[in-house]
Amino acid sequence: MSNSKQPTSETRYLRAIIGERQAKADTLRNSAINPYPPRTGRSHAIGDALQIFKSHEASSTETDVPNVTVGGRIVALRNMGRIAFIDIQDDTGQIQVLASKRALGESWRLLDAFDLGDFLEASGALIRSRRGEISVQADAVAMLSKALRPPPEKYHGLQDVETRYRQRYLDLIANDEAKEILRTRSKIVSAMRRFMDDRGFLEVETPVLQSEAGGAAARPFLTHFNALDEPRQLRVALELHLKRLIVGGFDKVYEIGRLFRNEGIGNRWSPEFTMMESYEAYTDYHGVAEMVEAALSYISTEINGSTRVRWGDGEVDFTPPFARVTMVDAVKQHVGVDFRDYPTTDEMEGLLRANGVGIPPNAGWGKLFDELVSERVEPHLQQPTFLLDYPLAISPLAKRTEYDDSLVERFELFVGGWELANAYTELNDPVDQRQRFEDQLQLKAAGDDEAELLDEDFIVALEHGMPPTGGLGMGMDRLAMLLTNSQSIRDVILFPQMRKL
RNA sequence: GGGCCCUUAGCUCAGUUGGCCAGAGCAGCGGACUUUUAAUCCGAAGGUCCUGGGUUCGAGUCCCAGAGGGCCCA
Repeated sequence: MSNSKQPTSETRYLRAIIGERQAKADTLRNSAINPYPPRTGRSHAIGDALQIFKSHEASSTETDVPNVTVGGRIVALRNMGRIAFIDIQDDTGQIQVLASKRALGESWRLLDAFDLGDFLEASGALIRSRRGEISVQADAVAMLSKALRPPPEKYHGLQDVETRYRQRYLDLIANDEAKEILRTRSKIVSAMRRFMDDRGFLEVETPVLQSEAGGAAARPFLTHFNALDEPRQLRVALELHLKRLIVGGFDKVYEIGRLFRNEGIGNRWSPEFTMMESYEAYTDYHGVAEMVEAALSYISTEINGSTRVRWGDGEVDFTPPFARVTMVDAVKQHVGVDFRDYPTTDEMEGLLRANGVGIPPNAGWGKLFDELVSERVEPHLQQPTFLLDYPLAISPLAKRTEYDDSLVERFELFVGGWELANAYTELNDPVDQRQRFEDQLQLKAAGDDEAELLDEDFIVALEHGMPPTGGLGMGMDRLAMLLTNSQSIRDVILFPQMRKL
């Protein structure tokens, strides 16, 4: 045990606090009151109760305000001896409970058993206190659930970044912004799903456990299938299974699913993350680009009421159409050369050196090129920009362009200098696809452990014929970061991976 | 992988050139209080100063190693 912040650690003092709270629970039990009752008599969510009271006030009719029974976590408790003000909170809002000895009579003593963090139920009339706070004037209170551990400090909230991620529930209790960001993430995913459904896409679910994780250049997590006594890998992409479904005759499919890439953790990188991938037959990457423009402007408007969103000190504008620039032109613009004049690994390495870009170890031409673009081109792409027509060497699943055999019909969408989406006119020529996989195998043999594997079953599927198809992958975590102005991916992931304590 | 920084009470944080018993606020405990809003007032508690070594008469503080975390860079 090397870290005192271990969530389950119990100092003598914390044990004493827990003991006091347990003693209060026992006091209730001794009075035949269950501190963890199975049901509540709640009549209204707190937000609804507030709404009812406000509209009643606005209408200023003679009718009585209905009595309510509300429940929630105690977030503040101000006891004045014979009257107490208790702020309780549920997911819909916060309301003050006005509890007085006179109104509660015998059960006034019940309040001794309540602490911050407990769940309290209160019944009574909705009123405004003398200071104007909407309150439930309680004629009955009840324990809904006794908390044994104290909540985070009420004024400063929970600041410790590690605890915020390790015990996210405390972050959600203490920090409204954290809760709002994660709620918005959920709305973003739901808006994406609505958009795809409305366009006639079928949502599907494909295997997470695969014999050989393919479809992206990434190292997989490894696991074992006991019943079959076979190794399995966690998927790194959705691509190959979704394209099998296109072969199978589902012309518009999508999946929003968790991918696993055995790589490091950073501000924009999480080893498990959520991707939306879609495949549509009878379209190409231009069609996909238009769909991406429509999707992002729709989702942005649903979430923020505008296609323009705050991002850091600036603004990102998702109003279609987005800028389009070919990779050839972008490299010409920011590096000053036509990268097709550097076709060998040695020449590309020389180009990186000439531009002061570090050389990654064991790098083939593709990895070097990728490094150059990441360093010298992508950071310039702040407003949504489609970067079109990638080198074939780094795109083993995309179809060649008609104007240059060394390029493919592929775009990546960049926003704020990051890759947000990746799309191809899908390669449906099984002979070409086999050759591309074999080229990847050579890279693997040369030491690139992220190179693609040859998926024989997928090629057999292509050999049965796949219509012309446009495919897309979009990182939902990064989209959530952009639309919530979050600078760390962990803020948009409920339970980010952390080292075990 | 490289650099910088952080770790002190349940929570948020102080802690001087190394100095005697390590402090505050919140929460909790005891008491007062019938309209509070971070309630207020009085009182008493609460510590493996991340861990392990070392230097020193003396270490929260200095040195070394380690653990966990954060930020920046590749």
